[in-house]
Amino acid sequence: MKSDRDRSIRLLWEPPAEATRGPKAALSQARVVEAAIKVADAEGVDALTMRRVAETLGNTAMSLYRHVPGKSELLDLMVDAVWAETEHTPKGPWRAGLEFFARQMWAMYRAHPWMLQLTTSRRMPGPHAMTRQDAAYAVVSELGLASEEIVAVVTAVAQFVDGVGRTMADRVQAERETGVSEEDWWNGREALWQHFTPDRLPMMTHLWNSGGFERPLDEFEFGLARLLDGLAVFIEAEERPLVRRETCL
Amino acid sequence: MKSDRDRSIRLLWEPPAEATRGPKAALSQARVVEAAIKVADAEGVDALTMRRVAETLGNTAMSLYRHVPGKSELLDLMVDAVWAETEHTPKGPWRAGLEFFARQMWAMYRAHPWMLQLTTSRRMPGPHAMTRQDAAYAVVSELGLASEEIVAVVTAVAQFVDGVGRTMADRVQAERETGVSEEDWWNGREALWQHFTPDRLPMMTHLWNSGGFERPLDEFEFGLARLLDGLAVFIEAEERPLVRRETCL
DNA sequence: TACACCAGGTGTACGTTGTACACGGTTCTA
DNA sequence: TAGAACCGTGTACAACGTACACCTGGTGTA
Repeated sequence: MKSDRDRSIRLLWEPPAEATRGPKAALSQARVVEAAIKVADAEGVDALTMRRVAETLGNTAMSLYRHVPGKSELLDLMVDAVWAETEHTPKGPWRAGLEFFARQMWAMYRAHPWMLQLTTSRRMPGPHAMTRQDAAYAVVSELGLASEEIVAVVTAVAQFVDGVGRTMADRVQAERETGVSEEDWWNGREALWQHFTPDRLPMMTHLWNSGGFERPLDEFEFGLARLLDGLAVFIEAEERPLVRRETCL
Repeated sequence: MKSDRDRSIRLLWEPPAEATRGPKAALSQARVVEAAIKVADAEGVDALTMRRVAETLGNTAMSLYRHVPGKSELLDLMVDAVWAETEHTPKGPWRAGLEFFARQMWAMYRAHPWMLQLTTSRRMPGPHAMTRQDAAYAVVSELGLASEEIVAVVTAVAQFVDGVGRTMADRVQAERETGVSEEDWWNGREALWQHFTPDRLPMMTHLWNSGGFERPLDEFEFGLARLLDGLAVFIEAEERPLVRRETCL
């Protein structure tokens, strides 16, 4: 239990020691992680099984366990490897910097939607993810905000991108599973629309009839602009009320 | 495949027909759903297996299949049942109304964190969830916004609550799994903190030393206030640029 | 140079999951 | 009263992560 976590930390933060004895390794931790990422990219998170990853490498499932303690740790390594892919430091004034940070996260999630579908409960923080987060803090560090406020601002942006990304990722997966695009799916559901009567759902039918769902606004662009506007109001305010977390969770 | 979806829709939108023949049913769809919700509330989403639900009802796993087509559909029913628990219509001017909407969702997610952990990919929309969404649209329908804008505003709020809720839900699950609270966990990780050196993560160490992580701001309250501020800027603006979605997903 | 050691990879096996299928008992309808 | 419709059970299977025992091949030390 305890050593479990410590081992995961070492796994992520310390480079794997290379063996001097034994046969030359065909596999390596990096190769396993790389193969797993490829599988997840191409076939989705459901196809990400140890057997499938091993198969793409031409080995058996158990061979992976020589290079990775278990599936959970493999997921940790995959996530941090993706965070490492784009290691640019946002620059500029706070708003441009946060926007850059958000767009980079967004691009990352679009390239690897499975990242948001892994159970994130107590996922181990890796060095590359932390580095990116550190850079984001730096962007808002010169505004005279209190420490808690700096953390809150960056958290808000990151959480926003996570939220939009997750619905995007779910859509991707749904399309892969069913083979039906989002639009076709909604259109094809007469069985569903017949229940959307004006007396039951007046606004939804009205919005539907006036085309509100046909050409939706870009959720990422819309939400990001609103959020940054709201943060601007906060940052430029004379007084900032602080609401601390009271409940435990 | 096709009938699969149509059947799910009927399942959610049409009340289950009651049988006239056969022995009196000890179980019912409502009882199964209720029991499943109790299991998820008490033991988390991982414990939500067909066998476990049946056990709490004093039956075998297969008995559930008389009342529910499968696990996926059971999840759909659980989610909509929770949406039905609080069926109040938000009132007031747009800002108060949206805030009410957000707080109701937040309360719902706090009571049933598992809702956000279910794979939401193409989860079937149920009548109660739709009714609540319709009410939210109504709140912002009198502001002279275009249809797409109304949809975007409500989506932004709902997505925000989803995002904050999901991280909350992950924390709850992690504490259940490991038996260690979030705070204890971070504090106990010398193995982790030893890697947080000022040269590697200058901002994080600085924020840590100045207490930025000790008493974090309430993520829900902070984010909601910022988002509503940003939406106010948008709603009260003379001109509103529209960025439509261009990419497919 | 001999050999003990150790790491890489394989094959087998187990417990857990959702659920297909066949069966036996129960109650209303024709 | 015969039969149809329905309820719940028991058994079984495929897929999953992974523990374990086992060979194999290369290197450091004797």
